Amino acid sequence: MVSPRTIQRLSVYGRVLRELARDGVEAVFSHELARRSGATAAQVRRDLMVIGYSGSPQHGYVVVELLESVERFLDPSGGQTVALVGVGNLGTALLAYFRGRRPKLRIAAAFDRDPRLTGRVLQGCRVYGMDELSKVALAEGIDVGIVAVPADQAQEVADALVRAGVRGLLNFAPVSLRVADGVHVEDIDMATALEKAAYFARQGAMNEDAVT
Amino acid sequence: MVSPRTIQRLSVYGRVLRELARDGVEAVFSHELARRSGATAAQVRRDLMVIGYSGSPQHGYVVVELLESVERFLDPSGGQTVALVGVGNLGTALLAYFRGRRPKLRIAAAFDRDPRLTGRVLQGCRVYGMDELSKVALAEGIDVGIVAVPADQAQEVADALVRAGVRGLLNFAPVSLRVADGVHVEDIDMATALEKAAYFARQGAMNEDAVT
DNA sequence: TAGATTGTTAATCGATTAACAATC
DNA sequence: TAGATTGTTAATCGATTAACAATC
Repeated sequence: MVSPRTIQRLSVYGRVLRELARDGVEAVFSHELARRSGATAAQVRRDLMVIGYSGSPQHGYVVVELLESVERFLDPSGGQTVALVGVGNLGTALLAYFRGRRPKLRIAAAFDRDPRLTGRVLQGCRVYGMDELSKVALAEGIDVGIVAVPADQAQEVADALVRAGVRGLLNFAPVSLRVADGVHVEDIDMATALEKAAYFARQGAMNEDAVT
Repeated sequence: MVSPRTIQRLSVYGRVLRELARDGVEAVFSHELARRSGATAAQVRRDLMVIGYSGSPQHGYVVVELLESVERFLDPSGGQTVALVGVGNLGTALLAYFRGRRPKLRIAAAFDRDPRLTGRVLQGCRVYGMDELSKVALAEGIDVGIVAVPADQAQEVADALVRAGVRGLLNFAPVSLRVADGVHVEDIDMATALEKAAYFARQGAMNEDAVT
């Protein structure tokens, strides 16, 4: 089993490698990939060892080949689809943010309990009522859910998503979700992140990047 | 120096304690605070030891007193103000999200390079042009900045914020920002977080919450 | 070759967990 | 008291860093 931190870094390497490939860069050394990823060269070497990709001391790593290896490791063979629940300010921003970003990991459907939103198409994504969740999740083969509702609705939304077969959650609500074993929750707590930034702003020193 | 993880957990304890206080709960035991915070009871006990607050084996921790201790530790004496740069979909959602949430840590000004936005007031927050950043930052006493611009503008925005005196950044752009020593960067990489959730959704097991 | 970089193991570091006497 | 919980130290765990022979 590969550690969550390695998975996270691999995801970032993927993003950087896509940028390098787009710019026509053929090869990178570990220190350059590290610099652009916010990692260390030693971490890059160890992580790439884990996914079984080899570079050469002379040229480093071949960008397109390494990118292929990273994506083969991280991405599903056939692509994964995501459901967004909560089409408020944040939800709409997320639809715009993720739109077209990764074809193999796209938001296939949005859900909201507000009947004025259901049936509409926002950022190219159709909005359904909460009662359609199971049906649409099955039809679209959804296995990841984004929780973008207020804190007091987050747990019931998470429960509904898990019932609909979702096994990975990206949670923006400031609550600790209780989920069954085997369901992964990735929390993005923006209020806490801001408070951390504020705390360390006062402390001055200690310039460390967050883990997510 | 207190570790970043402890700071993060203290921030979450603060949120939970505010909820408990609102609900009229007088005291909590470490395991209950842990459960609602996504931490362990041992972590709670160690963290509270760090900030120097004591409970009693009979009643646990007195909610309002503990909350006061946590806030005294985390919050600035006089309050801190935040600048938001980038008033697109995400920036607007952030203004709504943080509006009125923490009076002592409020977004005091927003900035955007789009002249159609400058001068407007969104979510109770005035939008300025980028050229006004230094002036407004000084006037408002801003020491934290939120970077909510596209990746290709993030570094220059970060540079401008640091030049304006900011010492803590909350960065939503998927790039590794280079900043001077003493400037803290807190990254929120939503694309990577979603990719992690998707990866672990496939792996099934390993139900761990993210660190932020 | 000479020299920088790689793959890989060992050493270090820090955080979490376990444990337990002290407390009410 | 009896029993659960606290404050605090020691043991465990895992990740990062350092190191270095092998490579091109």
